[in-house]
Amino acid sequence: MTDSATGPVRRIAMVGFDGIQVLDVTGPLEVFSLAGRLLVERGEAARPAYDVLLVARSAGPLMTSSGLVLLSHCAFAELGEVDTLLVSGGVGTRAALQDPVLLRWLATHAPRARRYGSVCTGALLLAGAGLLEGRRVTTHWAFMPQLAALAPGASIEPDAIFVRDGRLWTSAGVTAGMDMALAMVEQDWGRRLALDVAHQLVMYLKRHGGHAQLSATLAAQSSSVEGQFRSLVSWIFNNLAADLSIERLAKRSEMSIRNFSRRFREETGLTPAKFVEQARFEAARRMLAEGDDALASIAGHCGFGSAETLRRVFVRRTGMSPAAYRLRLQRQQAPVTDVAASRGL
DNA sequence: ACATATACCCGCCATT
DNA sequence: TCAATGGCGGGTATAT
Repeated sequence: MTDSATGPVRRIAMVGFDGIQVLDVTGPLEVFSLAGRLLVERGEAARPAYDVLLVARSAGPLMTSSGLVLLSHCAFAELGEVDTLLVSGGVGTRAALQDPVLLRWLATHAPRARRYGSVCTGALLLAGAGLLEGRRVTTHWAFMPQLAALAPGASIEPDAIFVRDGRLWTSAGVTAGMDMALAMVEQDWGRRLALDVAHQLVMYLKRHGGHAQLSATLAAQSSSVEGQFRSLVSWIFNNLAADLSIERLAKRSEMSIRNFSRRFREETGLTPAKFVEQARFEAARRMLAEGDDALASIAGHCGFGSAETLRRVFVRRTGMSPAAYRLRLQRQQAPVTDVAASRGL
């Protein structure tokens, strides 16, 4: 396959099964098909650059989780060569994980595509097919534990919208699949086209890979926190610069340190210190992205002891320094990159 | 960059 | 007896 501007029509195949989530399928496919049509409209291509199709165990109807029925174009065996193979997610992944035919087919055919990957919980199937060992991946935040269990050797990026690791792409929740598809379009045709597609679909281009599932994670986690810790959690968010040591938090909650730590972890899924670090990191990331405050000032504002500790946390969680992160956000021409690329900095 | 100090976390067991 | 809580110790991670 070539990457020339007059390149071939690329086949994008989405793998489906009963119980798939409609948006996982249609979101990314819309991005590709719209990109293809735009190229034709601009006269840059004679025919749409992408050929999208849905593939399943057999050609025919697939029941989606919402009750809508989608028709798959063909069965696995009938699928010829594809450029990009994506696996969608949905409640049906649980059952699909028990389908040896599907898993075997994925294991042998996915790696043959130039690009392959998953949307949302589709990652569980890639894991089931043994394709994620040793790779950097992501999935819907609520299914990260399951993914970790299915692919113990995989390195899960908890705060990425999508992750690209070589030819393997994985994306977080439903709409993240569209962001990922957009990044693929950008890879194929450049940023101009990706921007146009985003514009047409009224998407915000520039939620790039290593950005922001985290706030959703935290928000979801904290909104599910009931009673006891609810007010503590919101207090934490509003007082990031305060002393948020376990000792203080425990005192504030009128509990012993031991018990506080135990209960907090049970309720929120994170240890107190991790929670605090995540909240502070998230705030710092926002300040970096949206303002031009000095690093030391951001650090102070978010409760990091110094610019140095802020930097440490940033490197640990994103693979890049705060300065590099800001720089990348500010370059308007920055490509839709992923964590892998940024790690190379 | 290294060393030392501190904070955190969690298993274990006593106490309530 | 059981479930929730509190305290201790020490291995590990992080800060300075």
